[in-house]
Amino acid sequence: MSFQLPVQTVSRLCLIYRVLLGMDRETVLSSAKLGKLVNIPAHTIRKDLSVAGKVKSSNAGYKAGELLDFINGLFNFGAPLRVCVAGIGLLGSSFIKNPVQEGGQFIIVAGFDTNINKIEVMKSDVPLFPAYEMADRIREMRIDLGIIAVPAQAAEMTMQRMKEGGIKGILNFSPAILGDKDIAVRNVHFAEELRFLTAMIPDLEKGV
Amino acid sequence: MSFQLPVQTVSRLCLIYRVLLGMDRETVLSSAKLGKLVNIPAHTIRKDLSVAGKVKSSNAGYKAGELLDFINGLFNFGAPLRVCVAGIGLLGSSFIKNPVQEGGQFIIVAGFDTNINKIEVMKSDVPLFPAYEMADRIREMRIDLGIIAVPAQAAEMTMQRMKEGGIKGILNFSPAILGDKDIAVRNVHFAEELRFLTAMIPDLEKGV
DNA sequence: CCTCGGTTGTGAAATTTTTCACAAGTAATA
DNA sequence: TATTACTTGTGAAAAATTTCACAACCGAGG
Repeated sequence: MSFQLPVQTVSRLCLIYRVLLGMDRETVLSSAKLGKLVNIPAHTIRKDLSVAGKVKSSNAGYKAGELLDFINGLFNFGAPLRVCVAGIGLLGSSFIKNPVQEGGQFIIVAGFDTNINKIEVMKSDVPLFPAYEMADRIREMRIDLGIIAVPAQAAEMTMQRMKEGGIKGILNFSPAILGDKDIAVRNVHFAEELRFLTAMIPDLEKGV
Repeated sequence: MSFQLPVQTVSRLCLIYRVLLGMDRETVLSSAKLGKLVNIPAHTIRKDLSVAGKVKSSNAGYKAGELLDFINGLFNFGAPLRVCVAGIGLLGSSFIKNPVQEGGQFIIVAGFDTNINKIEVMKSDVPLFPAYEMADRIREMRIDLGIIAVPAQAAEMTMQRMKEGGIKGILNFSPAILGDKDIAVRNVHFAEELRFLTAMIPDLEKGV
């Protein structure tokens, strides 16, 4: 369960989980084949699985389905989670309009925005609410996770509202850097991904 | 320069760079204050700066502007880079419509899509081209970086086209996992960020 | 039943990364 | 100039993570 697996191991297992989702359960994969698919050395994969527990295998490798169930059991990925989105801009509405298809693991159940007009005008299957109702709605709808897609200056307050509603984890796409000791927060920033990328390219000659 | 700084250090320096960008150059920051802003322990920041080189400081800390210049010099973040976007869906067009404002570091100069209709209908300041022209356009426009926002099945081919055009780095938002030995590739997957988040929450009780 | 060609699982070594502790520096103030 | 109250920078210790190497396992085919 959660006897503190190394963070990197968790991250790799998530990656593996993803490719397994899109694969026939009967497929048999060696650690080497799997490694090619996710760009991870075979021995690292074996070590990860070894540290995480005991997974069934044969002399040909692992069955996709069994591996999937194993990771599933580890993190309980099977159970669906309720997710809300704060900020109905271009990015926020992209989550609402094309909900993530990950074996139904995540269900977007509500959207919030300070702009009442937007809420009324936008048509969506997902119910939309004004931002000030956030804490209450999160509580009454028993929402587990929040996606923040608001401008930087509103990010901190949005997080507070989500916390107040009792949310367990936040994925923050705003430019603000959020963090909290009580709940899990993950910051994702596009420009920064680009920047990190360029920092990793050794001989990038920059033109105009 | 690029005498292989630890990956994590690079990542943290990018984060620091981000907060510095939105700050008065004259602000003086101690490693502790800076640490609070980015959720990194003070000693880690000092160590990072120390392995990266020699940055000016006083008994009160670092001047934002000088720190910025230092990181800048390290990775040459000052020079603008030309970026293109493949796939003009909801996500792709969000890059084209609200270009990242990061001190003009990234300039979106072209968009590509297989759907010719979309290209003709959509109005945008950024020129849009059919996907099959990708390699040629990238070459002639001297584009440095590519953002992939196409469906999974088109991702691999898109990467090949970008490589063919001579691109240096790719930020991949498609569900496919891309990797290449010649160019830098970074995969970003929203559902997976959510999944990782939940995996890190120890006592997440999952309801319906 | 033995061997061959493949695989996993894992202790131990190697490496990387973080943390710690503290000498040394600096400005301000008396 | 001496003192105080901050700071940085960094070698060395500690911890975390990855890599390695190889015993053990498995199934198929003589």
